Amino acid sequence: MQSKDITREALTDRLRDFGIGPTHQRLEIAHALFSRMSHLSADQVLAIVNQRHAETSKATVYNTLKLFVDKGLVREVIVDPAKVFYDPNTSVHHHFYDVETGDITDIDAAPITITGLPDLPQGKTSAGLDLIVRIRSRSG
Amino acid sequence: MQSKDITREALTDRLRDFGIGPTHQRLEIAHALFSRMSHLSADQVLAIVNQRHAETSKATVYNTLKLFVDKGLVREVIVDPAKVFYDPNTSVHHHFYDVETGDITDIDAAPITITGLPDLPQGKTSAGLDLIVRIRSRSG
DNA sequence: GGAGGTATTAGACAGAGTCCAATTCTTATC
DNA sequence: GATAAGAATTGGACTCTGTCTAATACCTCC
Repeated sequence: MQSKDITREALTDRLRDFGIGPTHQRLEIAHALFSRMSHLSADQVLAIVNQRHAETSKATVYNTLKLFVDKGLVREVIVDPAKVFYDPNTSVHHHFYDVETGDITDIDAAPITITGLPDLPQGKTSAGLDLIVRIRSRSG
Repeated sequence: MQSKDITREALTDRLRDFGIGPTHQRLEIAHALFSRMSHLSADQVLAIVNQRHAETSKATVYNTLKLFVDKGLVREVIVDPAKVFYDPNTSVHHHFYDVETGDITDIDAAPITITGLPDLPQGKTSAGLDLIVRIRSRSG
């Protein structure tokens, strides 16, 4: 799962495309997310980034993840009552969430059709649509 | 909005129906939710229940809300990264979530059709489907 | 190489939620 | 109505996620 080896150069370009100055720490954090392409929480990112030598502080991880979300580079996934996950896949898609293990799995949005949604309330605009299928083991 | 005046007797019966021993504190907490029929966080419930005289501890509010969820009397709504909301409406429905104000509004599920969802992963069973439409003010 | 802006940092802090051991309530039984 | 056993409640300490702040480090451009 860790085979998607993204070069620093590609990541640097990617950050620049999104209007983010590519610093050392930001590249580390982006690399943690984009080399795995999986859903990570802030503390997981913090642990990954500091695996070899401590080089990035907690505050920077939080600042940077928030910046990435604001700039549209990654997406927040709010399914776990205890913490936020960050998803490097920003294409339209949904999620399975295993309430027992905490696993998050993507669901491709392409084949899914949702009809009958009401109009948005007056003066409001959409900020995203989340569809979460909560699952658990059949026997458990 | 606070007109739905539920008698203590009706609430007591309701708790019993769900296999919950009706204690004083549990009735207070159930009353907070069912007389308002709105989405409340644990700390809101705590504040409401102790408005007149302090009578219910934080631990009890958390214990009781968890018990209510386990027994199916109320439902958790996970939309806010900071805290869980509790919803006394357990019929199938979805939510608007205003990311600016934190307001949660129900969406009736009856007119909504969702097609094209993939099969559940092997050995898993559904524990609920959440559809959340995030909204914000158009000008903001 | 210096000035000014941006990024990073440690550590204190805040808020939601959990845990625990001690106490108080319920309730069933007599 | 008294009592014993189990269930519920409690204060308070604790954990964990996330925020804030003021100081420091780092670019970058002149």
